[in-house]
Order: sequence, then structure tokens, then C-alpha cells
Amino acid sequence: MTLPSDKTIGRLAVYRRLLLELGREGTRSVYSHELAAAAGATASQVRRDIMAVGYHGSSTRGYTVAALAEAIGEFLDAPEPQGVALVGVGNLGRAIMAFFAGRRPKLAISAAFDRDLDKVHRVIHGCRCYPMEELQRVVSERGIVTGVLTVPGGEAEAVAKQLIAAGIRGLVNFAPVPLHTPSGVYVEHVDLTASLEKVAFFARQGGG
Amino acid sequence: MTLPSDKTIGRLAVYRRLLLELGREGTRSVYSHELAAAAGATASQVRRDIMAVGYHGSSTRGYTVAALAEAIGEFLDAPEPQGVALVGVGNLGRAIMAFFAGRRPKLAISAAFDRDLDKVHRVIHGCRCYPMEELQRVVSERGIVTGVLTVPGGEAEAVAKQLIAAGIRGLVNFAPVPLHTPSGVYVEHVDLTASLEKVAFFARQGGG
DNA sequence: TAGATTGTTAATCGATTAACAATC
DNA sequence: TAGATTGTTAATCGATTAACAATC
Repeated sequence: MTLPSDKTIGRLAVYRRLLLELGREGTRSVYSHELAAAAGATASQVRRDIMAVGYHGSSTRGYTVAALAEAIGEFLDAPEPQGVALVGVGNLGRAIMAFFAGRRPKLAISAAFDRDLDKVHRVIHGCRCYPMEELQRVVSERGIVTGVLTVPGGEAEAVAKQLIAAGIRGLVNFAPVPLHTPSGVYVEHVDLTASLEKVAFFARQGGG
Repeated sequence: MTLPSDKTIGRLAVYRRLLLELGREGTRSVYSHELAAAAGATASQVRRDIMAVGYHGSSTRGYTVAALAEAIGEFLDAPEPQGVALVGVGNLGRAIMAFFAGRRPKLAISAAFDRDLDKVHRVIHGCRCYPMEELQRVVSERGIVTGVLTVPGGEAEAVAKQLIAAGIRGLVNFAPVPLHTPSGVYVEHVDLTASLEKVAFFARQGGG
């Protein structure tokens, strides 16, 4: 079976969030075009994305909210709760930790690392901070495969290398430098500077 | 003239950053393949992207670092320094303010807004914080067209509406909800949850 | 000159969109 | 049934990649 594209995976995460919200509001079923409008996608995309998770709707009642959310969860999530390692407990790192705290119990930042010894051996937003020396041990002992990089640009490449050596197979990179990683490691680069410059450019041209 | 794609604009921002770095190191010229390797792009992309800004290299010496950085700057930047409005001075908002503080003098977060009166009328990371009531006035008086949204999901849609009414034409949206904006407004959605779930998914499948 | 690179066009690739028979 | 939606395939679109003549 071929893996769905990363765009499909990203959209599935969005659908699930919307479905959980709809469920809380008491909505039982949705049509592809409703989900599409809420998610900023097209009905075609929604139907194809949902096909990819193997869930089937009804041509009269559309998709059952609870069952579809469940199916997406089974597709996206690991069977067991998965930990995430974050490196770089600066302003951005702490904000990311706060952002995810309690949001997704099955995918939580479970270990943070910093080379600054003042930030270490504390619990920040429910997450324990370790010195860099313990990175290899903690990450490999806990079988953590997902990392978040919030270190300064100059350190990013070296830290990524350490993470990968410890067993990390996927990284969200917030450092303002492109990362050079071996194949077999998935990197999502969240480039805040490029995003802001892009938006400023198109805003100046009169928007999208 | 047709506008370059948003991917080209994003890459140009990356090239410029690399060029400024190369300039500081004393490098005078680069070839497309060198820039490509550093930026995580292909040489073809680099050449086509540079064509879009109207700069021309030499077939023997490649591109002049300083001149190309200058040309990209003229293409991407407004003639005058551009202000940016940020709404939502929570953990993430403050981290974003800290991240951009001093980084790009010509494109700086110049006004922040929050409905919490405890956060207002202060200067955070060099930027003044105003109450929401002053949003319309400050944004339109200063001619700000670029915004950053770091409010909770439930408020995002309403705040985006206010920003657009005040004259904003481009938005970086960090709120975990898709935004419904009129055409003529460019939105870049930085979806932290979807990014982390995507990375966790591919990490579990054995990386990229 | 010989050789490598640029500018630019054509070929490829993948994702989005449109279309429609099957379904309830 | 009539009508709207799903599942799925074909057409379209745009971006990436490959290719190569022109250049220095």
C-alpha cells in the first residue's frame, strides 16, 4: 500500500479536529461539502482523503461524525501514546510546550532538552527538562521517534544530528535554517521568517 | 506581469538569508547548485526563482552574493519599512514577538493587541501593546497591511474579520482553525498541531 | 579552446478538479 | 421514485525536473 501524500495527512488532522468539535456540538453526520467548507478544502479532496483511511460513508446520510473521527484516529495515531522530544527551551520552545500541553494526550511533548543548565531539571508545562548530555539516553530508552527543534539556527544542524542518532525519524524544525538530514527522516520546516515575508509580499501586492 | 508562485517567494526569502550569511563570511559569488544545496532546493529551481526577480548571473562566475541579495531584497521588500500587527499576546504571541525582535528591521512587528487589559499599554520585546478597541485606529492610521494571529481558536475568525476591516491584506494564522476570508486577503496557516501530527505519522512509518 | 554554468524551453510528475455511474 | 451524495476514474492544472543551446 502506498502512503498518502503529506498534504492528505495534514488535511486528515484538520478534519479530525473539526469532527471532534462537531461531535461536542451534538452533530451526528456531515457531508463532504460541509466538511470541505469548514476545513478550507474541496469536497473532492475530502472524499478522496477519507477513502485513503478506508472509511466509507453513506450516499444519503454522508459520514457519521463519531465513526469517521475514530477511523481517522486509528489511521493517524500510533496504537500506543507516542512521546515527543523538544530541544531548545527558549521563548519559542516554551510557547510550543504550552501550546501542546494537554491538547493531545496521545501525542504529547514528553521530554525537553537544553544546554543551559539553568533551564534543566525542572518541569515546564508538565514536561521534564533534561541537559543535552541525557538526550541520547532518554530518547532511545523511551523509544521516542518524533522531535521538535527550537534551538538557534547555528545549533540546529548539530542538534538534528544528535536527535537522529538517538532514533528520531521525524522532526518539526523551527530553526531558521534548512536542515540536511539523511533519507528516512521526515522534516517539516516551519519557517517563521519566510512565512511572514511571504505574507507581507502578497499583502503588498493586494492579497490573494 | 504574473506574480511568482508562493513557493518561489518563500524560497527567495530563504536564498536571501543564505546570501547575507555568505556575505558575512566573505564569500563573493555562488553557483546555483551551491545555493540549492544550502537551501534544500534544486539548481533548476534556484535559477528559475532568480530569473523571476530579474537578476542575471554569469555563466563563468555564477551569481554575485551581494548583488543578488540586494536584488531579492528589492523584489521582496516594500520600498519603505513595513509594520506588522500581532493580535493575541499569549505565550505563542510573545514568543513570536521575541523571535522577530531586531531580526528584520524593515519588517518588524510594530503593534500588538490583546483583549486582556493586564497585557496592554506595555512594551514587550520592543513593541507596544494596545487594547482591542484601538486595533481599527492603529492599524489603519499606520497603514499596516500584514497581520499575525496568535489568539485562541474560538476568537480567530472574529479577530481576522476586524483586522481585514482595518485594512489588513495578508495574515499569518497560528490559531488552530481554518480561516474564512474574502478573496484579496492572503492567508498563511501555520498549523502547529497538524504539523506535529504529520511528522509523528511519517516518523512512525519510518521517516521520509 | 575546453569546460562548466546560465537562461530557457520541453517533458515529467503529482496533485487538484471535474465528471459521473452507483447508491441509498 | 426523485434527488442528492458517495466512490472512483478521467481531465486539468501547475510545479518540478530534465535537457540543451548560448555564454563566458
